Amino acid sequence: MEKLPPLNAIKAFEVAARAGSFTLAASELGVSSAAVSQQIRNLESWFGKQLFVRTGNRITLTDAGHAIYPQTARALGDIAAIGQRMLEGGLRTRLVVSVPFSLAELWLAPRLAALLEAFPHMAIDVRAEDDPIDLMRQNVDLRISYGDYHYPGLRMVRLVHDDVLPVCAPEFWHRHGNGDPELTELHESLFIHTNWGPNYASHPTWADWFAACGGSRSPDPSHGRRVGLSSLAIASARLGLGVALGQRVMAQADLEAGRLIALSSVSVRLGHPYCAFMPPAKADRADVAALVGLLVKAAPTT
Amino acid sequence: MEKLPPLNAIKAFEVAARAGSFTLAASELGVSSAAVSQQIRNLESWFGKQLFVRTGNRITLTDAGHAIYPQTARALGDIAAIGQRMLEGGLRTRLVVSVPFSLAELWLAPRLAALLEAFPHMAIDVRAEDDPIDLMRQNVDLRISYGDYHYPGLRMVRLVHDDVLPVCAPEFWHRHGNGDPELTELHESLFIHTNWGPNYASHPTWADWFAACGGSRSPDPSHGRRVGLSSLAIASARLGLGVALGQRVMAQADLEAGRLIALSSVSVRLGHPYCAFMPPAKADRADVAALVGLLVKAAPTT
DNA sequence: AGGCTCCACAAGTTTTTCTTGGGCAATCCT
DNA sequence: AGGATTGCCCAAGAAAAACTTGTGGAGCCT
Repeated sequence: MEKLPPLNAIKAFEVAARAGSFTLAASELGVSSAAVSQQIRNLESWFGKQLFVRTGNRITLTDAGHAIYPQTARALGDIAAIGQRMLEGGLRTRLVVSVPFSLAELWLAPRLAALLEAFPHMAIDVRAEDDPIDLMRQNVDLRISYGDYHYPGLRMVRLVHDDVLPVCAPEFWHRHGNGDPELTELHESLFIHTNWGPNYASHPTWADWFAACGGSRSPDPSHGRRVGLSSLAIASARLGLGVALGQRVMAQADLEAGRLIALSSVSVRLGHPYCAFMPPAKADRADVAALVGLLVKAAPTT
Repeated sequence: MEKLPPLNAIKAFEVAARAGSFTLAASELGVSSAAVSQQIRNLESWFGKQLFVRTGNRITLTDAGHAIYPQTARALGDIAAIGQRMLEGGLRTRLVVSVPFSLAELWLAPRLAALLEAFPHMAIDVRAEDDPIDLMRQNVDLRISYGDYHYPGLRMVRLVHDDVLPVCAPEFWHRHGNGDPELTELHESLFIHTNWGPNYASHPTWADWFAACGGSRSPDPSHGRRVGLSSLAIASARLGLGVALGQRVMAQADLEAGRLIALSSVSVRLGHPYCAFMPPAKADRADVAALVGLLVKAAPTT
């Protein structure tokens, strides 16, 4: 671990920033205001940056101070929670599910609806976050992950090996389609590209789809519309922004409802399946097992 | 904030637990092993729990020690990262828009559709990420941010001061409503709570809404359904998982389409408005200005 | 058994944290 | 404008926390 700043000074900073006053901070900390002032100066010296602007008898946070405050508060809050936990020692039975951002709305939410049908009073906590996470540290009962490699040692269940296919809004196609479902003539700017980011380097691109069709077109992402979330690609297509290579699991409901049309039956498989991971000690809990069962059923939702 | 355990002792614990040896920890910390030993005993005394089992000249973590180690490492890692960040300190014509995850699908995508109606061949890059970001380093032309304080010095335009109101699916209401739009009898487990996180401490809760109604109910989040993304709360409500305090800008389309119903006209304003931020040098670009114009128009989309 | 390693303890030393009293600047009130 | 109040700053000293040193005890290896 890298060298830590002086922790006592960090504590003083958090309270002073929250209170907007060294005197109030001193009161909360049970010390004198001069002690708080000294700690802040100590920390500013350590960072080599001003954290507060002093105006006569008032302080205001600098940009730098403002920038680090939320994380500081969070980290110290976490430590306080650790202390609290050690003094109490409780246990809960809430189901904590963690899912990539892109899957949260279009894919997981409908499956949760089915789960809560079966367990109407189940307490549930859904977190949207990207891989990798720490299931133990974050007390997560079940993590849905793209790929099967992030969490060795945990119980794994393969859920679905999704694929992508070109989708767009019916009205968009009516206006821009020109009877060309092979997309050879579509303007470059009308392709919606999903920027998967470094965690998803194996995700298919438009060039992959054209290759799968036996074509050679390779739409240039710098001339198209780019989004940083695969569910946003679906939403954009639905709104007529262009043609997206949409993931089937996310597009399914829209396809069935006619909000989106698939332009081709040719699809490209994703590089990896989606898998569910569980700490072994939790995998046989009734709620966890029930959710896994529903996730494994790859049947389309309504 | 609750009382913090002795922070220097927390630091010693983290290193000792990682190293599995007070002597190695001492070496890393640059102190004597007896100093580490004392800090650990200090912390054990504070917690009233053993953190290490001492076996002759060896130490092993207790269950309690094991349970708190991951979070401790994370919190201290976060603080170290803050320090790192403070010690550190980078042309195109593509429009790069950065937006909080929660706004991406339900709010921004429809507005982008309108923008691309006016600028059919505009190259656009939409990134979903949470505050704070570095507009300069990430080359972002326009950042939509919750609140008006993250980016002082940048050009700011206030977009919308959203509010939240109770929404749910019509069918859900038919089944669970019992003619009680004031929600005084709704089962605690049927409330959908949004966990805003520390950056959004000013966001309204169910208790705030009941207070605004002149009631005193305060649904306990630990007994309800929790989601970590406000758009996921809307999606969950739409799917009949419960009643959510949904943000009007996100729920609007669903409300108009009848997929959601508002249970009350009482709403609670968010603590802050959504604002658009631009580097001053880019604020007058035609594409940026056009998008801002559309964002300012708070008219509901289709 | 003897040697090595490493944690524990107690007493003393060093460093950090805090207090106190006075100074300075901004704000408020008359 | 002048005075009172409030709150941050500074310097010196006091108190508390953190650390060192030397010795004892226990486990492991040869």
